[in-house]
Amino acid sequence: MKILKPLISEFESLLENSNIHEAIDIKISSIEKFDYQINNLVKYQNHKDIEKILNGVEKLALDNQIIDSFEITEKNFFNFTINLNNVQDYLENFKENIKTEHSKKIIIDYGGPNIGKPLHVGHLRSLNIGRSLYHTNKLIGNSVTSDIHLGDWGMPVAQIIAYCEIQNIIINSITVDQLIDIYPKSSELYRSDKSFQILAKEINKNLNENENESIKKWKSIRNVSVSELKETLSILNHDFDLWLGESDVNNIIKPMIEKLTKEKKITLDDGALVSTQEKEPKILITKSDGSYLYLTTDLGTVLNRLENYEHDIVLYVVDNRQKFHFEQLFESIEYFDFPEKKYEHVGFGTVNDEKGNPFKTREGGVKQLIDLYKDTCAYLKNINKDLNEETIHELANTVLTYSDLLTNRKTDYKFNLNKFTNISGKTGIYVQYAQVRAKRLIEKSQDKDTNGELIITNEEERNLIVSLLNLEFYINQSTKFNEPHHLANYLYDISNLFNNFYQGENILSVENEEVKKSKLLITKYFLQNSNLVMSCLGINPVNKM
RNA sequence: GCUCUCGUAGCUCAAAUGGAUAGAGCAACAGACUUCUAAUCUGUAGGUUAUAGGUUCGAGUCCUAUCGAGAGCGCCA
Repeated sequence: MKILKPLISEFESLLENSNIHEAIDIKISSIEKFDYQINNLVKYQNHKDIEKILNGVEKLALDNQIIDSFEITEKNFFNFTINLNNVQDYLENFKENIKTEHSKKIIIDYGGPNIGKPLHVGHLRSLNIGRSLYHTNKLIGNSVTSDIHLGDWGMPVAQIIAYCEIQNIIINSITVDQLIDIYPKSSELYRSDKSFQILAKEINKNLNENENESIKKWKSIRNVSVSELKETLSILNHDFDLWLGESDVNNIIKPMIEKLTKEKKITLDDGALVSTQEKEPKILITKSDGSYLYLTTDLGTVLNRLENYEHDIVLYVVDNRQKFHFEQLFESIEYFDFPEKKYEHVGFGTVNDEKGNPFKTREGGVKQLIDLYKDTCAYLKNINKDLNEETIHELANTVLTYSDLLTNRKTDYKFNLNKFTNISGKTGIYVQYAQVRAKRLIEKSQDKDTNGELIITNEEERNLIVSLLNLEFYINQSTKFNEPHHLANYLYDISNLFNNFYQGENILSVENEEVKKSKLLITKYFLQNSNLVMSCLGINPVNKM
């Protein structure tokens, strides 16, 4: 944390004097009595200079303005509390203080939804995690480009077109509902019917080769599907800088393959092209009929981005089951000598129902996201009938976002609407409620002059302020590991501490003007941080609930 | 069969990616509204971190084995 940086350098140079070169790490204290701890000294219990170092630490701690009280334990844990007289500037300029020193350019690839198929609960996590990483990175000063990266190419689309052909369905007037109906039928037919398989493969090959008639049909399907998708996503408060997809790199692939063949990076194997890298299993680049695979288009996409979008990092927000694919992709990028960027698979577990099975509706189909949204709206309306549509809309999206981001992305989790919208508990409703209280309090105070001074009068205030200081740490955790759940949990913590503070005393009836002002200031800082975290999570704060 | 991931309170999940006495929420029980929004707050109870070894000053986290669950494994994306 920036506010503790001077302390870190003092500590480090003290250790340098004894020839110990290591980065000092300040952690949030695990002991209630203290705010922070430094554990670096523990492993030097038997160091020859340990007495000298400890004396130096003691002197340093006594002189340092940011340290209020401290102790060095038997095992050499260094614990301290922070002096809150020196933190007001830091809180005032929070947005500036959390800016990163080295701004990066990041592309977020959502491994997007397939066209022809409506958004379902399986898409929820990719959308939520991606959006959170997007906003959090932007907040700290990275430049971020989001690409929905539609699944608009390959066999699934070819199957739809083939199905329409044999059923005489006129594609240029096709509707979304028809597509929803056709999608499962065509893939079922593909599995069971040999002649249909041949037809679909032929159409896929035609698409790869830009054959006019197939492309025209594909375009109609894509247009209908994308406009529906855009509408649903906008209801769910999602948008993207780029609406590219697998189809956009079709023309890049042919020259790519020619070049790789010439360089002997790929070779024929049973009629298909495989990477010449020694791997088991071998990495398949194209099918034996020459048409393209998932990996082919993803490689093409890498080249497209290198050519057209300046970037340092690409994050693929795609579920864990595709881990193997990304291992192959990243290995191939290296083996093929594509320019080096940082590539990372931000994987996540599946969303299951209460029994731990993949989320499904009673009919057996996967539950559509738009229906989930509507269910949530209805649930909220039932709890409070006075809310307007806009508030219901934002709260529903809060519920669907917050509960999703609360758990570590790596593990599967069980989805339960009742749990998420529970009146009490660690929910999106709770964090919204806390900031609504803060907002109303400031409105009611009619105190336009916010230039008060921070006066800490009790433990609740102290706990809240110290916790507010720690936002920088949690932002750091979330961006470093691409894990939004750190921020989601933190938002609950500060909301709980605020409720504690709020509930403890009637602030507007405090008689001492200075103290009252300070309490409103604390409320203001809470509101600031709460809303910052909400923006990181992709949640819009409501004004009333 | 091979590879990978996971196993933490009755349930759902955290735990600073090796630090001290493993924390939250739900459910349960006991309390707090003449008070700025009680969609709130406080307290109690709940654990041999699947099991057995090992590395380390220090292990839920790293290593090995066993048991259990899930996922992936060249012409789907």
